[in-house]
Amino acid sequence: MGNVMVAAKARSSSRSKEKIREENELIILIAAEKVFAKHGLKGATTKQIADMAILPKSNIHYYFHTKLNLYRYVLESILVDWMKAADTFDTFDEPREAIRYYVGAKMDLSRTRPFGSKVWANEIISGAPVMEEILSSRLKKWVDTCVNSINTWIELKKIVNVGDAHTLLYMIWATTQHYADFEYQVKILNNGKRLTDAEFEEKKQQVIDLVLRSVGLNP
Amino acid sequence: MGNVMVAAKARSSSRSKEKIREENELIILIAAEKVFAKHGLKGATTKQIADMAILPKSNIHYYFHTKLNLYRYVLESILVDWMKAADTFDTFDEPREAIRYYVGAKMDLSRTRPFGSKVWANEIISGAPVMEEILSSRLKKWVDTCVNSINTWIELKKIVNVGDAHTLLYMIWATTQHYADFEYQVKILNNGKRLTDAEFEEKKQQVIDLVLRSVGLNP
DNA sequence: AAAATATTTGACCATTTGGTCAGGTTATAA
DNA sequence: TTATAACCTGACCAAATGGTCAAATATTTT
Repeated sequence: MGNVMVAAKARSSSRSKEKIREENELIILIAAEKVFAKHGLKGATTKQIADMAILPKSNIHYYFHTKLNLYRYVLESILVDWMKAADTFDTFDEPREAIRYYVGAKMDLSRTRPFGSKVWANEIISGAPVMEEILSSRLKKWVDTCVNSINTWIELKKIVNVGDAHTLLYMIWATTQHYADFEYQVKILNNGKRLTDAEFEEKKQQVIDLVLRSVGLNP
Repeated sequence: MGNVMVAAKARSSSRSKEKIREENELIILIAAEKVFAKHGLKGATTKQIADMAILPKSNIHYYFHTKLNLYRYVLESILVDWMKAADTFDTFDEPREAIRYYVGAKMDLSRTRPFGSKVWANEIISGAPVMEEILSSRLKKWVDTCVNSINTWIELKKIVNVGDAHTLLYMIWATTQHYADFEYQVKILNNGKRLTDAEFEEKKQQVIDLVLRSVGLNP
């Protein structure tokens, strides 16, 4: 028993201030992502976030000061992940491969980080009051390059002329994010059972094939 | 001046109790749909709804008793509209026409009733706590018939084998509803300008064509 | 016309909520 | 070892919120 105490003490002592901050911020961010996903910015309470993080409420305020501030951090963190996945769009010359990888990556993100997607969806649905600036600067810029890629493919007759490249992009976003944002509906319509990993891989392939055919490519 | 008073009095007197109830309930439902769309069930306040309806808060409680009850009515009302539009799916034998009309109808609903779509999205994102029963009964049943139609088309080689019919259905839902749920993002990425009616018709055609090609049909 | 029924609304209340703060503990620098 | 800075948290508070209610007004029925 004394050993346990000593070990606990030692472990506790070895946590540097830096590590403590790092760990707690992460714990809070993960908890906040879940709570914001379920209740939105206004609906989420700092108490819920604190309970989810198994920390006293004051601790949340100590690290992030205000709820709005914490919300911003959550959204920023999601955007970083999304942008990373989005890079694959440029790394392939052939639209078949580019689309295959991009859609695949977006599906994977919907599977691995569904709460982030939901927070984002919530933010946009409620009028993007917090992210408007970032949308019209960072995201707009990225979308423009994406649109350029697609238009080049169209000019080179590598894919069908879809009219406005945005329409294709939105279809990809909407379809892939559906599996995160509407996962409860998907679950209910799958006889109440969450998709297994194997099932999800199937759907991913099907989505990829749908998108490829939609631009005139044979999967 | 006396005439105006008399006219006002007469008009006021002529409103029957029945009409009063009908009108006020509609006013409140429309206001509530907007507020719930922006803030979700928990985030929306009865005060906001009252202000949007230009009525005292007590009046909202008089007609709908609780906020949750009002929320239920809003969701029910949306589902009715959606089901109506969805009927077109069965009225055509040829998939080309069926898909064309269904996707078109869903796009039109996204344009004409974006707030309803947002409330629905919010409800699903937050785990469908209120609509779960209706989802697993009414919606499930409708989806099953839809899936049957699609599978028949596949068996008859009228469309490509998409694997799971749900995947196609979800793509249609997600893509069409994107123009309602994510309209602020669409606006921002359209250089801050909301899509005009003409532009929206263009996008609608493009979406229809994308979906048709995705199942191997030439638009 | 008067009784009965339905609508309207300001005042009110218990509860919840975001946020503060003082006083304590723990780690680190001197 | 001691001083300093960072971390921790229970207690607290002002504001907001969902909902109630009684009294006033308007319509309908008898």
